Amino acid sequence: MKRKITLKQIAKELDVSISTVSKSLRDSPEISEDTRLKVQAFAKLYNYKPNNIALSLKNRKTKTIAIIIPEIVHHFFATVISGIEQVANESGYNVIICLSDESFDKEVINMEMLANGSIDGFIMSLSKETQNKADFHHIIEVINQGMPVVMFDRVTNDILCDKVIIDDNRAAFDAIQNLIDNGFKKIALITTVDYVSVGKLRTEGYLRALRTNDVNVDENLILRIEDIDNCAVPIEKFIAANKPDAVFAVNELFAVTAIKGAKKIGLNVPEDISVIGFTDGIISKYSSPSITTVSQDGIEMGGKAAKMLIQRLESEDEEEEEHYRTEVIETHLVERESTRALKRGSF
Amino acid sequence: MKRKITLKQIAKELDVSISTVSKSLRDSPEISEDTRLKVQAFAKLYNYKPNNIALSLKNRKTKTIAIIIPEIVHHFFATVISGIEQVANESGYNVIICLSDESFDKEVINMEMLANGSIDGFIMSLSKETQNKADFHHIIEVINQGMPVVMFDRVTNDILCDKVIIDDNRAAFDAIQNLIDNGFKKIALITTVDYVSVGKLRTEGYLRALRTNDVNVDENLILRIEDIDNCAVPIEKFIAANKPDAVFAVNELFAVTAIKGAKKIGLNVPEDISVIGFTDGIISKYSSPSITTVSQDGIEMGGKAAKMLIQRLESEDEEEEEHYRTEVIETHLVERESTRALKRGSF
DNA sequence: TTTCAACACGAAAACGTTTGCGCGACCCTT
DNA sequence: AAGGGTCGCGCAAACGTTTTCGTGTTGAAA
Repeated sequence: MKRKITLKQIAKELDVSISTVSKSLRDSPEISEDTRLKVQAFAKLYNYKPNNIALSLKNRKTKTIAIIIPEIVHHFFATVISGIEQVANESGYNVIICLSDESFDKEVINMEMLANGSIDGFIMSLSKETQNKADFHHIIEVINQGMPVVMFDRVTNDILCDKVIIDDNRAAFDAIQNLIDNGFKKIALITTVDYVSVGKLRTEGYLRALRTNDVNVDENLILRIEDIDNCAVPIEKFIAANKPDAVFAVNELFAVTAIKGAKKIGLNVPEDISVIGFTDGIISKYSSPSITTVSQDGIEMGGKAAKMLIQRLESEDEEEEEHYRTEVIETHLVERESTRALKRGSF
Repeated sequence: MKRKITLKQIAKELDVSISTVSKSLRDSPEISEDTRLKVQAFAKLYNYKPNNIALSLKNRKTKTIAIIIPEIVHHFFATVISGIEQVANESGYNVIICLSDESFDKEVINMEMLANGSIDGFIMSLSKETQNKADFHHIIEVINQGMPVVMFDRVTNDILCDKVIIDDNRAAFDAIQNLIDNGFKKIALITTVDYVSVGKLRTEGYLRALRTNDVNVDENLILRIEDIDNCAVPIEKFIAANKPDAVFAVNELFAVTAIKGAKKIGLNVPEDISVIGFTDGIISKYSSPSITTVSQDGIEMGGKAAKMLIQRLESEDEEEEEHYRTEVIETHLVERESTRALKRGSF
């Protein structure tokens, strides 16, 4: 129950001043070797470690960065965190995590709470509600206070800051192009409602690929899921009604649910129907059949985001460059068992 | 680029003292209504928020708790975090997350770094390496400094602190008992090496169930996986060699891999072989067939852990009770498609 | 012996709060 | 008019650091 020892206590114990203790521990040449060694020995004995809070207050730096994400029980976000944590730790930064639970209010509250000195910068992905409301005042506020923000995955053009994204539109385009090249004609799309930015972009990529190849867009072949938790029934009905020969799903969950639905109505994957998903996570890997998917490397994404943030934090003082960058992470198609006759893709 | 405004700046601007500003904002009766309202208006205008770091230093409390877990790209740990975060936020606490990557050194470094004032308490699950070395000095150190620690899931008896666990032994016992009750004779076990505490306990439960039912323990029917990343081949060989009629796997990954392996050698699940897993995560739910599994509620576990920690933090000053508790979270069997003829369990 | 540098250390400010206490001004009572 | 009480506010300490600037002592040079 002994509290951690402080400079003051050491000073008192050794009958010197606080500054002498501090200088001794930092190997200042001002202090005689005698005193220095004595102090260092004593400090070591009592396992002295400087108090981080006091340091933060003095330096106006906390060496902590905050991550705000919609949810954590989600393989992709978990990998991003892992990537961030890794490079942050290498640079001596801690990572604090807040979940917005897809709620605008929680996002705002968390940001305001942390912005008051607790952290040096944010890495975030927007909640659905925030994207829907398109209200970003809390983020703008923070940026105006001089706190750097890096956005990833679910970003918005309405905010000027560093971003790291994948080219969702292109990734979807390439996936569809690949299906077309392999002779699939009736390619269905299972996507989210449009205010989820990544869903929208992937949908656009799908549409663009069809148009580019002069394939008619059949609205019946597009299913937009609102309630992600109850998607099994609509997906099954959708497949039964339209009998597509290929399905492109904008996430893992839709993909695996499509496969289950297809099986249920007697269709074999990939013999009768091919399925491509998005996000190479646990599900795609361990599903039977395993799922061909557009892979987005969360570790890399998180790592890049952290690098950008830390770079801005450390350079901030010297160069006051307001030049924001947007990094695009490469995606690639991971071919597994859920697609038939898929030739090597071009990406 | 304007920094956040401070009491001092407000004071200067309004030509009063810092204390007057502080007291006004805290609605102190010492201050006249005139001044009070004036200050409050000004503060609101400039969006004043007290600096958390300064408060932490003054109060010697950070209102932040740290979670240290082996990895985050793991559904169970992710759910635990989610549970912790939820109740922590309700009580106004932030959550800081560190990953040990199953490494003893990283665990030590993270704890030491955070123990210097950055946080108020720990919630942690031991890394494999730490369990293997059985070196807990870093944790003991922290506890001796009066910082509360709550351990969950992977715990150790060598440390006195609050804990929240599931009764792994009993959960495994019940699962096996259930298989036995349903007529399975040749029940295989796929487990981890013994120094992983939960693996060990689940193995013991398996053994106990067999012995209790006078079933001979056949060491050939027990597979201990060391390298979790390359378990597919050994598991497939194991099943091919022993042809069990049921498999109990101590985690999701082993379970799904067993199913894939069984399929590969021409066995149908559950017709030819039944599989029960442990941990009700994404994989079990979306695998085909979906996997019958012992469910451990990570959200509840995290929530309980956070409650215990916060309670200790808030009561610490008054009652100095050194009475540590160990909470046991109930498990139950989630029956899905990977088991045949399984009667309703008794738990 | 005086003067001056070098040396070794301490005092104090600063980071941004909160809070106990002191103090001046005013008003009311006798 | 003098005393006492209340009101409104400021001073200063405290949390634990780091760092600048001063200061006293010593030794050597003049």
